[in-house]
Formats: sequence, C-alpha cells, structure tokens
Amino acid sequence: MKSGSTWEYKTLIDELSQGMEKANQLRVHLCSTSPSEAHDLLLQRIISSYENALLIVNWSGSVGHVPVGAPTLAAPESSISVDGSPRSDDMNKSLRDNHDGRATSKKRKMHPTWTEQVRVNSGNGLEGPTDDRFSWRKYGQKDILGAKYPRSYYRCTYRHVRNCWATKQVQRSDDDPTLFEITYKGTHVCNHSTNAVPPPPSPEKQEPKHNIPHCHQQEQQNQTLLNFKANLRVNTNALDIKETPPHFSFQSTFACHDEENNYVPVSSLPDENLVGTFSSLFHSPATSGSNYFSTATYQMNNYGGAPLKHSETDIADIISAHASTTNSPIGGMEFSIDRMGLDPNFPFYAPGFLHN
DNA sequence: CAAATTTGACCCGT
DNA sequence: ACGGGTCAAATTTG
Repeated sequence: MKSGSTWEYKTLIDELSQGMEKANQLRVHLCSTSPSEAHDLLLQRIISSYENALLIVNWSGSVGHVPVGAPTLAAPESSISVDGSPRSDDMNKSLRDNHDGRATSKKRKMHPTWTEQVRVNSGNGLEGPTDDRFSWRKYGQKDILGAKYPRSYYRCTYRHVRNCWATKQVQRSDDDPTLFEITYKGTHVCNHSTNAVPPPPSPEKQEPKHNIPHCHQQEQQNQTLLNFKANLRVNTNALDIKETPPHFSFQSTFACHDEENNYVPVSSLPDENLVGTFSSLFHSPATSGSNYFSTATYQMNNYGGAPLKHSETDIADIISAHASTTNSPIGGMEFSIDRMGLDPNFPFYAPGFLHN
C-alpha cells in the first residue's frame, strides 16, 4: 500500500481503537458502579461497532497485499469456503464410511495456523500448559521422529456440536522441558463460554471456568477481535491462566506462519497501541478463539444427513443449536446468518454484534 | 453412564 | 516406505 493511505489507515485505526478503548473503560466503569443491563447492552453495541470497524479496516488493510504472511483466513482459491468446514472429510466420511470407516481424505485445507510457545515455570511443568480457555479434547498422541517427547493432538470439544474445527498440537521442547510449543490450527467458532449457541448440556468439564461475570463478557468479544488480529499476526505477551496454581507462571511468545510455514515473528506489530489497548483488557489474550468465521461456518455446515455416529455430544444438540441460530433468541446473541450467506468471505457480521 | 483419554491402526502426502 | 495426522475401539475418569 502506498504511504499516504497507510498513514490514513493507521490514523483510522488509532481513532477507532481510542473509541473502543474508551467505550470499554466506560463499560467497566459502569459495570462496577451502577450495573445495568441496558447500559451494558448499549455499550456492547457500541463496542461491537468499533470492533466491526476495526476488523473491516484490518481486513482491507491486509488483503490488499497479503503483507504479513498472515495465516490465511481462507484458502486463496477456495474463496467460498471460509473454512470452519475445512474438511469436507466428515461428509465424505459418511459416504465412504460404509465399509472403510476411514475418512480422512483430500488435501488438508488451509487453516490459520500459528504457534505459541509457552513456558511453564515451575518445579515440574509436567502437565504442560493446559488451560487456554477453550475446551480441547485430545484425540491423539504421537511420537515424533527425533523428538524426545510425544506430540499431542487436540481438537475442539465442540467440533461436532458447533462445527468448530480448531485443533492444536502440543509439543514439548526437547531441550527445555518447561517449554511447550503449541500449534493452533483453525479458528474457534465455538467461543464456548459466551456466544450464540449455549454450550452443550454438560458445561465444560475441563474448564469449570468461573462463571464469567457479566462485565467480563466483553472480554470475549474483545478477545475475538484480538484473535482476529492474531490471525493477521499473532501477538501476546503475558497471560494469566486461570486454573494455574499460583506458583506457575506462563510466558508465551507467538509466531505465526503463512502457508509455506514461514515463521512470522510477532515482534513487529505496527499498531502496538492497538494491542496495548486491548491487552490491558484481557486476561488471556492467548486464547485462540474467534468467531469471525462462525457465521459463515454455521450457514455452510451441512449436517446433511451425515449422522455423526456416537455420543460425542449429540445430534439433538446440533439440531437445536442450529435451530437456535435461526429461531430462538438465545442469549440475544443470534446473528444474521443470511447476511453471512451473502458473502462468506467477509466474516465481519460476527456474532456478538447483535443484529436483532 | 457419559464423556474424556489412550493407543494401535489406518490414511495420506512426500 | 516413512512420518505425521486422525480415527475409533478400548479403557479410564468423574
């Protein structure tokens, strides 16, 4: 992009983030002094608008020249499939299932992918960095050639319920056992603690997670934004992982890679201020959640009679969840699927933006 | 008993 | 053929 517009662009971002920050502050303030649903809702909307704007700006600022080696949000060629249903595998599965049962097929779709290094400062970081506020379900572990420690594979617990295809791999560092490299793939569309679809019947086990105070729900939205940014160039600094015993401290660094897996260190964040602004509001910017694709996903997912075999969490849930996005106002967080449908590549009719 | 983890087998790209 | 990633039956956990 040329320099003139770059300047404008930055200024715009500055302004927007200012606005957003102030709104956030106001919100926090209001929340603590005179909690009021109405205020909160209003502020949420304001903030959402800012988020929207910021996202749009970020988006347009980044698509033009694909500058940062951003983990691509969608596969370049497959513009329709904003992903989230990255693997038609499961559909295929139901088709091939018949005799083989094995289903993985096709090329792996492009997911936003980034790596986080988490250091566990403690006597024995044996458990590893477990809690990043999403519900992960381990689905595999593998000894990796030349690596001392096995690599663990996790996927989102709500994969089937919410069609959330985020996965992560955790690999302990060979020479520094306190260091874990966590590779996130795909973006969370479940946003399990707040958004659109309420969590499946049994609330998170892994994360009995403190009920999120009303005031903090915004965090989720903010987080969303942050994470979106993270998709462009992941960032974070300190994080405070809730269920960590006090003597644990995490420190993480992020990098993301582009499709060629070129590392893109995150040091060079052009808009530090923005990040600073947000990070002051978050406790755990490390989470990988993001809704920005969920809507697209929702409307794209097609459970087309492909019964997912076992319990997992239930097709009934799927159905009702699905229904809830179109019919019942659950938590007032439903969002406009139809609009999403118009342009799945433009993920900004994000949930939490309260379209009703 | 349901949900999560473990673990060997399978699949796919190289 | 090999290695990494995923599946799914068996097992464990809550």
